[in-house]
Amino acid sequence: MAKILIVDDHPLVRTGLAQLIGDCPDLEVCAEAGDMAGALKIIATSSPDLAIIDLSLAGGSGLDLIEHIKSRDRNILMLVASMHDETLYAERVLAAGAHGYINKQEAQENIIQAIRQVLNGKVYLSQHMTERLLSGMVDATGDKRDIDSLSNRELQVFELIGQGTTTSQIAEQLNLSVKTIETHQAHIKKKLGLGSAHELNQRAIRWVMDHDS
Amino acid sequence: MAKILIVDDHPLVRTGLAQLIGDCPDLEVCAEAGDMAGALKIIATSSPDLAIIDLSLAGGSGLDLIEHIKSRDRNILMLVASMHDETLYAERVLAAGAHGYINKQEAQENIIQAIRQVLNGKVYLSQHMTERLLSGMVDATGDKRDIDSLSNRELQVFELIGQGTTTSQIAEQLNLSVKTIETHQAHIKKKLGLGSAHELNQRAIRWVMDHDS
DNA sequence: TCCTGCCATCGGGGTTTTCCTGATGGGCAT
DNA sequence: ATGCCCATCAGGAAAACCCCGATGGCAGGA
Repeated sequence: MAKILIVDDHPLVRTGLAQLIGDCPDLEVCAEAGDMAGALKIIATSSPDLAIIDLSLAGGSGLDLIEHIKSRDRNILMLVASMHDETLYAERVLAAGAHGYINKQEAQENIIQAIRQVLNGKVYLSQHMTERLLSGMVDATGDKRDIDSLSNRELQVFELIGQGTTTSQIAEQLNLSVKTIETHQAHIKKKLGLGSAHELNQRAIRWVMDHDS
Repeated sequence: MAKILIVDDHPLVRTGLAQLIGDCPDLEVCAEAGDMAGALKIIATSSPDLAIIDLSLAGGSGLDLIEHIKSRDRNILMLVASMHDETLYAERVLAAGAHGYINKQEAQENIIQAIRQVLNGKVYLSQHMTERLLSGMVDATGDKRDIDSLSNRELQVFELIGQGTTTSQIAEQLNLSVKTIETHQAHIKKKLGLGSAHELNQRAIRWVMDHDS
């Protein structure tokens, strides 16, 4: 009987999850928490096998909580359940020590499947996300796909994209051909595991917001 | 015994709400729906007293659904349950014909209280929001005033852009022509004083990051 | 040394998106 | 009734995107 802790700041979602898990004979909800402090307190006393964690918590992000739990007790498995687009968070979540990422919009069977899969020591991601991560991993010789893997020129282009600069504007600003900028963009997309220019835009804008202001 | 319809695209939330309502002897869940089409179909056959509606539905926004229901059957009460910032939507939602707005983060007692209050013919808003509306002076930060000038449709498109949705994806999701979405984008850019799709992207992403999580 | 890999630069050509200029009809207010 | 905003859509040109390449330089290993 696996003991599960639910961490989510939406009471409704906690209830829904508890109901869903309670219907499985091999799973049991041992506790619920609505914020990071509550979750850590529970973990200190009880010892769940798995924690289901929402990313958007009041009083600290879910990523913080994952890192806290990771540094305190490496035996607790963690599955992130979020309503946000997984392509934005799945990587960070796994890097922080979680064992899976599932969208709350998923059907209930998939959520149960994700829980079981993580309890069995595997990593759970959606089909779409798995393919994306693996395809980006193909030519990465050990290094995680990260901003650090970008070359100087690529990083420069990446930052300009994040500042809202157009492809042609970048070309003009750097005295280069538009074609060259397009090539750089293609390389950046490959290194970061991005699928389209639109995703590249998103990623660059967010990165600049995090590291620039 | 009041009959309640739940409309939410998150199965977990539907389960949570159903559980919560089922515990009240005077309330009863008569049906659930995950999207707008399903909700309208149910309303055509059954006749609930109250519909609890999530704002972020797949295949059309909750605002659309409210207006559809309003134009079809004025006897159905509507309570909006959302996880988004109420200061942005409460007014629009009430204007569209709903009778209340509650945040999903609220404690379960408050949700039940909201349901009962709406069933009694009153309008439910949080204490905080009520004060804001009554005091009249909603301290509009600069960007909020601009955002307020957007029409419902434009705001919907703006949010989707901020979530990283492509123009064609938005068109598909809303069952509209790409041309229509382009026009909405042009209007948004004009109203917000933005020059290019890049800037629109940036602004929308920033806004979503500030107001959505 | 020669080979391999990465980097930075560019092109051709087809597909997709953006952007400008329209139009239509429905509401709503003066 | 006349304007104004809203929501919907089209045509066409310009830009960006994307899949194929290519060249030369430079660094590190077989």
